[in-house]
Amino acid sequence: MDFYERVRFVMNHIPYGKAATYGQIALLCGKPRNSRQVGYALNRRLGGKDLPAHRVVNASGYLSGAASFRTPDTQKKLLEAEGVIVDDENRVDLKRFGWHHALEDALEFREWFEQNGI
DNA sequence: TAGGTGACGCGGT
DNA sequence: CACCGCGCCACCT
Repeated sequence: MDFYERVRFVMNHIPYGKAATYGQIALLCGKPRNSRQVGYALNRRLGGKDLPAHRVVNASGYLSGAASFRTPDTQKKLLEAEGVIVDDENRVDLKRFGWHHALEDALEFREWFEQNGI
C-alpha cells in the first residue's frame, strides 16, 4: 500500500470551507499513528501539487504548516477565502470549522483503496 | 548502522 | 486553558 497515494485521495475529499487535522488524514489513510508523515508528505509535496493543503491544521487548530506556503500568510488567506475564520494567533476553531464527518467516509475510503490496490 | 528531525498527538499537571 | 514530556515513525545525514 502506498501511503502517499492514500494521502492524496483523502486530501481531495476534505470539504470546501472545512479544516482537517493531520491525525484525521492519517487515520483515514489506515495509519492512525502516522500524523507526522502526513505533514512530511505535504511539506515535500508528495502525492501531488494541487492538493488543498491549506485545509490541514494541527489538532489544536493552529496552522502549523503556514511557513511552508508561498508567504507566511498564504494559508490564512486561502482559508479565509473559503469563509474559514483564522484568528490573530493563526488558529481556527475546529468546533466550528472542523471536518466532523470524516469518520463517516472511512469505510468508503477503505473500499476504494482495496479496489485500487492502494 | 546509529542517531537526529519534525506541517503530530495525547495525557498529565 | 497552557505547558510539558513522551511516544510515534518515515526519512535524512
